[in-house]
Amino acid sequence: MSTAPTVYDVAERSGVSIATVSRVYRNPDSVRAQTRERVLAAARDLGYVPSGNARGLASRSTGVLGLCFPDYADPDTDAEDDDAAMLYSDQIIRGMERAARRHGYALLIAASLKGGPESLVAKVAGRVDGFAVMARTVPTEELEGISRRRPVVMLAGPREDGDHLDHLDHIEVANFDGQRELTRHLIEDHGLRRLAFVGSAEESPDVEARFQGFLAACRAAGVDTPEEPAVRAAMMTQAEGARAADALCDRDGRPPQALVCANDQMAVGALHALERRRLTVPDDVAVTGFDGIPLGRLVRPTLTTVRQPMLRMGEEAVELLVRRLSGTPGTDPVSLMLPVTVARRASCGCGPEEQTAVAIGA
Amino acid sequence: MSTAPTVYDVAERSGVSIATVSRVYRNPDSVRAQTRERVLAAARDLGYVPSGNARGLASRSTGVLGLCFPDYADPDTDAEDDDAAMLYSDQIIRGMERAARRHGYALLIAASLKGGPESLVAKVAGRVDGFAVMARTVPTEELEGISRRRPVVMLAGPREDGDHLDHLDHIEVANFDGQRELTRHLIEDHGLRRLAFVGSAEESPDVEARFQGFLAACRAAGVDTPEEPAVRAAMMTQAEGARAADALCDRDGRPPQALVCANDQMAVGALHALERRRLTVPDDVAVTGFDGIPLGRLVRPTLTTVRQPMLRMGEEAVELLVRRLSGTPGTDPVSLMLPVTVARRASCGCGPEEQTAVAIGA
DNA sequence: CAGAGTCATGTATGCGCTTACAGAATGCGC
DNA sequence: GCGCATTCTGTAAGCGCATACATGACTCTG
Repeated sequence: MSTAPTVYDVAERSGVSIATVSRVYRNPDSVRAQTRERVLAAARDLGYVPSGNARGLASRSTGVLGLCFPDYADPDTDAEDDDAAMLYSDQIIRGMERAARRHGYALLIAASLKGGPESLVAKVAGRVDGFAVMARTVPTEELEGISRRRPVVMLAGPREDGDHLDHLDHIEVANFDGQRELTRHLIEDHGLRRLAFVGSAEESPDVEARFQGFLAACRAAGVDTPEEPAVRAAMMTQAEGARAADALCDRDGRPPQALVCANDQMAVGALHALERRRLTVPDDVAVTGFDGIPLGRLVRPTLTTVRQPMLRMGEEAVELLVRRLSGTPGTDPVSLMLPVTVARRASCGCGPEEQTAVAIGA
Repeated sequence: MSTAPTVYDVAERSGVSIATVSRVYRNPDSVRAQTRERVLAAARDLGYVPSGNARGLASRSTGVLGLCFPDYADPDTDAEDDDAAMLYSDQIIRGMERAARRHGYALLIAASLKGGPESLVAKVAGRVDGFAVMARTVPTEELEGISRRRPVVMLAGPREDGDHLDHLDHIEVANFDGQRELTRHLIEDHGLRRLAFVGSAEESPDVEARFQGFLAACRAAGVDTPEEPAVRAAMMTQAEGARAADALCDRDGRPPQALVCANDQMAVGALHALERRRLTVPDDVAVTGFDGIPLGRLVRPTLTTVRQPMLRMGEEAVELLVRRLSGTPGTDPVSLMLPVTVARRASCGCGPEEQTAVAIGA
């Protein structure tokens, strides 16, 4: 690799000044065609590539947007669960990459594994013009400081952290509305009344919002429900979903009429557990998920769920960042709520084919 | 956002020199604890984040690795096919991100849509210490120039481009060996002799290698086969796979005994087409794929295929780059061949459960 | 208590590029 | 051929940080 050639090398080789070399790249039309060709030829000969760092330094902008996301890679998670969990991030990455590209930005991604040693934000924040952070990968406090200096948008998080309402831009999905509508459907359209919500042990504002939506629908329909999820799974995986289903079946001697799972992974796990117990879905027990992962369409019975627009979330994040970057700085924090769709499929009793996809929220 | 604070601001506010501020971040132990705290406090107050650009410029390294990949997003592709195609890139991205993180790097990703206007490589190359390129996203010529100055590794590509053997590092998978072994299995273990290979219309060295492996197995077994794929699908999608299967069934009045598809997508499409024709797989026609996408385990019959280690490919790419970055510069180009596994499932006649997974290739 | 040795901090320079500004070259009308 | 408007190109000053080197404050030894 030796030491890479610089503008100086190219300038010398083509007999011009470094300013002209720079102009050839920044603003080709401002250089006489003949000169330009000489410069480009020299650059080609030398294998010259402009240093993004120097460029960024001089023009105080990087042309890069960032994304911090959690890495769920757990040694004790089986590969399949891991795959599905990552699908979530993958979609956001793809959405962001496409939108970023449209606007001429590249995308820098960095995952934090839980309790990583040094702050990855600092690393990312310093090299990008703005970035998105998936909820709970970075302490809110740290973000607030940074967000004073460059655009930050939080994905899928809550605005309030305890009693403190943060000042970040947010993009979230209609967790509450989606889960409420799905629950309403189970109660009113399928006549189910003994519903059990499978939540998660770890603090998750998304899951909490879903549970509240579940509760709201129950209350609205006069269905009696405890103020707590029936089960809090240790992790939101298929294995834990299966365990939760087993626990619920054993608990009262008979299973509930519906298992309302906080995500698709657990719902699929529940499906398997119920099958092992020779219970039929949806006749004996209805099962629903949340997320809309592809797997949900492939399992039998097909999984009724609430689809999240993850790709769009990534795109919206970029749009928001770009707007912030080009615009009026003093604007108030924005909070975007993306609509979800309830996909009624077989596992709630709606038949093998997808019946209806109702857009909800926002 | 106003203008971001710099070392100078932090230095002034904490009453030290900029060198000390710098040291607090680069080498905390070299600063007295008390001073360090003062500096950090000032930084916190100001919302200071070190500029990655300046840092990179001064230390001539960015701490970032890059990946250029193709974006298959076609308006005329349905979302499902698109999903699966991207899985390929997603896996590589994940593999690279993890390995990069282990080594303290972040990952910069940029997709090229076919015939994008300006060179995305230049954009990426200038901001990273080294990068990987998925085959056919960037002209080889351009890469060779750049690779003189920083490490570049080509993923899944061929070493030769026409008659010109390039000088880049390569990582590929055992396309030839994998397809040969799978074909051998069909011929010898299942006794099939009329095999049709479904390839692709566009130039793809991977598909070509697979076809050659297919041919080699046929020849070795004395099976008579044309020197060309039976079909060249316009795109490697489910829809095209279905179309290919239909074409082959109609062509000679009777279907071949086996459809050997160049990827899983097309194989799944073929499965659907055959089902519509009331042909049973594998009894009437065997079908095989290549890639090992998750969908292959979910379709019925489950798909016999050759699994590619995409995640590992991403990891190996990073390892290779890191080695180049830290090591002896003058080394010859490396070419890594990753082994694949033949997953024998139901669609070739091996029964519903996965029978054996045979590792093939170096 | 002088001199050597440590440790903490400051000074000064350069990383490779962009970009005002100034200066040279070219074209035009007369 | 001259003066002036237009290009085109060069000069020079940073951008924010890392780091070699110099300096100053102490501690320790004899």
